Amino acid sequence: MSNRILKLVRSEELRRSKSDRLIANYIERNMVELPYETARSIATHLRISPMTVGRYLRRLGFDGLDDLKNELRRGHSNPAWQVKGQVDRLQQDIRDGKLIAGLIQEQVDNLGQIYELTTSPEWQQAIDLLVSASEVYVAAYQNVRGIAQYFASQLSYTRPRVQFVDGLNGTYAEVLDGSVEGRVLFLHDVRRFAAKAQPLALEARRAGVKVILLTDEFCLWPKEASDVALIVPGSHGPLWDGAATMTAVMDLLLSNIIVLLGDQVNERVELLTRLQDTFGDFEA
Amino acid sequence: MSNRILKLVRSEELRRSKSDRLIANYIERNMVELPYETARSIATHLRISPMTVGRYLRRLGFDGLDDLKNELRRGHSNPAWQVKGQVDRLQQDIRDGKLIAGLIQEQVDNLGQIYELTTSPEWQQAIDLLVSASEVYVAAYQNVRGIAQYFASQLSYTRPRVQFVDGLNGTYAEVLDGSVEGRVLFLHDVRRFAAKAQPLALEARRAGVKVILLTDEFCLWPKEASDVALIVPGSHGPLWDGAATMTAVMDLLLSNIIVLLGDQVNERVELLTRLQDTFGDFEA
DNA sequence: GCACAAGCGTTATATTAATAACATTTCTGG
DNA sequence: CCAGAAATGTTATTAATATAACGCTTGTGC
Repeated sequence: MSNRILKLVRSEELRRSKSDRLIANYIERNMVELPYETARSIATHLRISPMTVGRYLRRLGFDGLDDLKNELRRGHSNPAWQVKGQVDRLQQDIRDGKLIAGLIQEQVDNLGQIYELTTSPEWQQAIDLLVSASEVYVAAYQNVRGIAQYFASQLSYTRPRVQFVDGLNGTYAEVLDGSVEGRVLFLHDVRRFAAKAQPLALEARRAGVKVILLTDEFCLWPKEASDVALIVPGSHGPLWDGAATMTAVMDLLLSNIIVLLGDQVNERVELLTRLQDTFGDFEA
Repeated sequence: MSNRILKLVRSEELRRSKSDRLIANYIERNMVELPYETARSIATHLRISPMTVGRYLRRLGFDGLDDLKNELRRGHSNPAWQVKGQVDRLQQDIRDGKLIAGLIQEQVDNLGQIYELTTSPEWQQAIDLLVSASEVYVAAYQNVRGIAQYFASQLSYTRPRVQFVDGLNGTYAEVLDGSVEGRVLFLHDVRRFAAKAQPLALEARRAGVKVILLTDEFCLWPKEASDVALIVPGSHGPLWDGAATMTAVMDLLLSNIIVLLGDQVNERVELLTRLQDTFGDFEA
């Protein structure tokens, strides 16, 4: 069982030194990619020497990384839990008018409409702003708040100075105090619009902050309150909230930014990943 | 994507000679173990020469087995942006406008796979648990945390006693204290798995809490740590790490629950809406 | 603050993998 | 059966990985 490896790696006795913890943590969190790694590649990630990795593995009781891989291989021998997809049956069932299939169809249609959005000038403007901004603030309320947080979290992998703002203190001073040029506010608001959203957007513009608004077709104030409005046509029936569509739009934005920034992103990701590896060992 | 490898290996043009077919078959049937193999090990298995394997791979368009492994790896845990050469190609494609359309197509394919998931027994079990539970706790970490919060927020529209847990105090007492029967923990964890997730799941089960685990196909411990495992395949598509797919799954879960509960949900939604109006965070 | 020990990095070396160049076998059409 | 071609195997070379041996750094007990 690969579980034995996890147990070993987690055992306190074998986490004595700093690099012990680094390596243990790295192994634990990158179990899936381990087969592709070498002692050297792990060492490089963690900015330590391959030798240290080898020594650690030996203390775990393995004769080198290959030996560990062998055990991994046996443990991984039968992944019975893979769900095999067959779109054909999906299409058949949609014709039969089954409920879930219908919902998925709706989702698929929505995703098609996203494509239109990505070809619009607003899309480009949004990308440009997100890339060139000195600071990016992300805001959203109520039920889509979590999704916007996800966006902020992912965006911060691509560029520095990204922050989610919740305005808990009621002032939004961090966004509105005008202390930094070139700020951008990314505001996500849908359906039952939050009362706070429009005022925030207006104030932001007044303070010289560019506003990108990600919303749906029912927003009544996209132009007044934003510099760039991304309006996602979605189905807002009683059953379907369309958050998946919004997430898809965000993923596309991120992909686009990644492509634009290219190697810069790679560097930043490696930096953040190393930080994760470094700080990860305190919580395990 | 690893899908591309399968397509290549199956294409008739590249199955001309006897060893072509041998190797193609071997790769196709041993996809999972491929990361552990070398050109030599494959050759030995098939009683042919390593050279032949190398040549075949080159004709497939790979620069040796390591190159193929790299692509496999990306199919596994793909931050598509980790590979520098690929970024350049992406930049080219996006100028041509091919990329976005292709990405969306891929995403659509993923949604097809979701459908497969909804027909599985695990899906029904998950729905049953979420409906019949006395209390539902939702947990997730790092970048998917926000998404899980969204799920918790939406789920609380369909049924009472839903809570997001962040374990900030380090005990998770609210979930684990055994004070209430029939609790359910909905745990969402993907990609770079959080160190805290598995221990939480194990503890929860020990405390008599049923665990629903929403994860991707690379989770190494779905069975030990959950009563019901919802494994979403291909969630590591070209659009970042596929949060959109996960959100879609959540939306589907919610839809399904709403359908099951019917009028009960309507009542609850009306109640919550009235509360919202009272406290005034929403517009119109 | 000193001496000793444990941990870590560096260099050199053995082992292994992949491939180019050449030799041999197998296949194909007549 | 016999060329010529295609496919495969063999050998030698190159690149890369892992580790042993040694030396430096950091930590620890007195």
